[in-house]
Amino acid sequence: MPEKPEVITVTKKLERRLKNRKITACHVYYEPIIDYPSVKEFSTRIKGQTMHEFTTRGKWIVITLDQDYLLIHLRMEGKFFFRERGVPLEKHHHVVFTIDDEEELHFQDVRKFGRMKLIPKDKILTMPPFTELGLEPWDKHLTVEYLREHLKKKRIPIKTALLDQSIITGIGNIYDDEILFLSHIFPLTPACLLNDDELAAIIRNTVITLDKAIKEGGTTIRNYTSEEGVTGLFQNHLYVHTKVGEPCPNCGTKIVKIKVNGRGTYYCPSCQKQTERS
DNA sequence: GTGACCACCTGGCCGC
DNA sequence: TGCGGCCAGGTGGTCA
Repeated sequence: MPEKPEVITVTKKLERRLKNRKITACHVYYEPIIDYPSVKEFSTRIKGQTMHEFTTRGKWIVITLDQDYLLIHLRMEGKFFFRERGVPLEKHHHVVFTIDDEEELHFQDVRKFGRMKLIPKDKILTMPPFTELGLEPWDKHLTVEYLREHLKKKRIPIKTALLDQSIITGIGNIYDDEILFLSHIFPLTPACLLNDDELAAIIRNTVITLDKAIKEGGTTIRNYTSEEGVTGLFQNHLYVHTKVGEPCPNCGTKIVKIKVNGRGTYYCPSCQKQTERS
């Protein structure tokens, strides 16, 4: 599932192939993928624009064009494939960009959850998602004070709070479990009850976990690969996520799986002890 | 303002 | 073998 490391991996690969190249046509075959503006305006306006810079903001891929920013969210299973121009459309390929009239970039999304936006440069900071995203995990402003302030009224489990993109952006269900394991925090602990040491541990382990995952090219679980032929390796370094029934790498206790707000959640009952506050 | 729940969506898996 | 039901999960919307 694409979280920040997977998004960065995909973005880098797209940059290698697409930097300074022109989108000469765009065809949308599943309209709900285009979140803003209308499908017609999206296809018309993007045509003829050159792709200059490739960055990420949260789980969004941000491509700087001549007049606009192209924002792409992979959601659950969004992937990109390069194809020769004019090849028949494959199953689940919902958006096709023609590049330099030479080749095509196909966006495939089996579950149709992915979203794209085309936002004028002068509006990017006044429109979602930029107005709704919290700090990046590496932001120097992500401090214990920042977390304490943003969590002080949150009685929701810390597991749920870390998935809230308006606080820290880029963490998904997989890395959430890993971060809490490394921080020795029980996932159901109310976010507002964490002490400063625990908040510091979360910040530290978020950076450690994501840096390591980026180095490994992200995580491949189930059938998700970031791009054709590209498979992340971080799943080989997961401590608890998907490891139900297996021994904890720290203490040997069997990893347990529970549901937290509908999300599959894995933890070690010994290392991440439930306390009275939980 | 906050939190819980649901819909979106399809493929894989499991039990019968 | 085929069918039905459940599960996976990021995000946005609705409701209490």
